[in-house]
Amino acid sequence: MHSFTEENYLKVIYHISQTEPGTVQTNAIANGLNTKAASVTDMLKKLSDKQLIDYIKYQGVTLTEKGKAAAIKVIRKHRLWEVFLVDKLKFRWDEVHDIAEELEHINSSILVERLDDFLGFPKRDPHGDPIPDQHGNFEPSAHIHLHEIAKGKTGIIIGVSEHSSPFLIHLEKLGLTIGVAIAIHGITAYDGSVELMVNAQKINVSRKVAQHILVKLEETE
Amino acid sequence: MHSFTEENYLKVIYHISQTEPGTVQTNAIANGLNTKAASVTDMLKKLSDKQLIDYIKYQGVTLTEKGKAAAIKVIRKHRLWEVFLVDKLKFRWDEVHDIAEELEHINSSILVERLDDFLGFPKRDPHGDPIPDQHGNFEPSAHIHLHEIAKGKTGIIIGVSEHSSPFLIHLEKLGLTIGVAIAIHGITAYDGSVELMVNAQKINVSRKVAQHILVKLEETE
DNA sequence: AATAATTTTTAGATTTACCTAAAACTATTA
DNA sequence: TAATAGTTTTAGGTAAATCTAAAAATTATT
Repeated sequence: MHSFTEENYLKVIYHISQTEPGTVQTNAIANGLNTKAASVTDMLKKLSDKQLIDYIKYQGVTLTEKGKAAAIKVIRKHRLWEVFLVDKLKFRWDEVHDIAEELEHINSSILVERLDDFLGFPKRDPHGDPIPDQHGNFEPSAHIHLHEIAKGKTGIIIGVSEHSSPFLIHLEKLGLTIGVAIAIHGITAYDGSVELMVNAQKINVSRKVAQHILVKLEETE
Repeated sequence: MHSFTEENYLKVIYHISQTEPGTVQTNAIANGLNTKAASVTDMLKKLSDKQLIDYIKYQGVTLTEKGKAAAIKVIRKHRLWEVFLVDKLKFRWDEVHDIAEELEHINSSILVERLDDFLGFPKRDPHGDPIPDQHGNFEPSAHIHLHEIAKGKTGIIIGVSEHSSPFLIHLEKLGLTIGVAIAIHGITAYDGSVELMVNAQKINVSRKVAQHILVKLEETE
C-alpha cells in the first residue's frame, strides 16, 4: 500500500496535529522523524500527489480523510503489537516501543484482526493510549496533565505522553504506573515540581516528568 | 544489521545450496528472487565485500560461515513466526508464508527468544521444516520424496518442499497433511503419478505434487 | 515599512536497489 | 576447434529517500 517511509510521515503528522493546534509545520515533522526540512518538503509533495495530505507551500499541512485513516491504521497496529509484547511475551512497558515501531509496518489486515482477537480486543496499550478499532474509531481519553492539576485533587494515572525507556524506568521506580491512585499536595513555586501522594508515600516529581503523565481526575466529592 | 534485501539474498542462496549441489549460480538466485541476473551480480559484489559469501566471477557463490549464520537466523525467525500464526492466531498452513516473509525481517534478538519461549520451543514449523535453535543448530529430517518411494513401502508425511497456497490447499483436499500415514501402491508408468493409500482411501497423486511431499519411511517389518 | 531572523523550498548530489542492452565469458556440440 | 548457445558481467540509467548549501518566502522586530 504505502511505503514504510510514507507511513512514518503520516503517523508523525497525525501525532503532531493532535498536540499542536493549526497546520503541521515542516520543521516539526523533520524534528519528529530525525531528518532534514529539505527531505520533508520532498515527501510532502509526494504525499500531496497521493492525496494523503493537503499541502500549501510555506503554510504547513493537514491530513486528508484518506491520510488520517492510513495514519490511524498504523497507530492501531503499533498499539496492538505493544499489547502483544507486554501481555504475551512479558516485555516491560519501557522495552516495547522500538520493536512495535518495526512491527507496525507489517502489511496484512487479516493479521491485525486476528491479533486483535487473540489479545481479547484490548482498548488501551501498555502506555494507556487508546487502540483504534477496525474502523479507526476510539474514545479519546478525558485526561489532564499532572502538572496542571490543582492542589487537593485526586485521580488515577491513565497514561503517559512519552514512551522513551529512561522516562518509563524512572516512573516505575517512583511507583507512578498506570492505574495508580494519586493525590496532589501542591506545586512548588520555585521549580514547578509537583508534590503528591502515591502508595501512601509523599513524593516530589519534576515539572518535566509531570508534563508527560496523564491523569483522570476523580469525581469531586 | 543487514538490509531487508541482503537478508533475502542470503536466505535464497542458503535454500539453493541445500537443494542443488556445488556453488550457487547467479541465474538460480535471480530466479528465486524474481529479479534479473544483472541485479544479482550487483548484490553479490556487495555481499562479497561484507564477507557474507565467497564469490568468484562466473563461478557462482557459496556462503561464508558468517553468511550462513545470518541466513539461518532469518530462517529461524521465519519458521517461528509461522508457528505463531498457525498455533496462536489460527491461520491455516497455506496462509502463513507471505506474512512470515515480512515478519522474518523484524530485527530484535530478544524478541525472537521470547517468541520461541512463548511458543514452547517448537522443533518444526507448520510445513514440517525444522526450526534452528538460538545457535543455528537443528537436525535435518531424514526424509524421502514421495515420488521416489518404492511400491509396497509405508511411511508418514513429515513435510512439504513447496509452500504456495494452491499447492497446500490441494494437499488438504487430498488429506495429505503432516503426520498422516501413507502406503505406496505403485507408480504409474505412463505419467509418473503415484498410487497410494491415505485414510483408508486409494488416491492418485501427480508426479509434480509427489515431488514436493516429504515422507519418513516406516522401519521395514 | 524596512530590516533581521526564522522557516521553508529549490538545486544539485549521494546511496540503495533495481532495470535494459550489450559485451564477455563458459560450455556444448558439430 | 570453431561456431553456437547459454550464462554472467559491465555499462549506463531510473526511482526512492536522503543529504548540504543556497535561494526564497514568511514572520518578527525595530
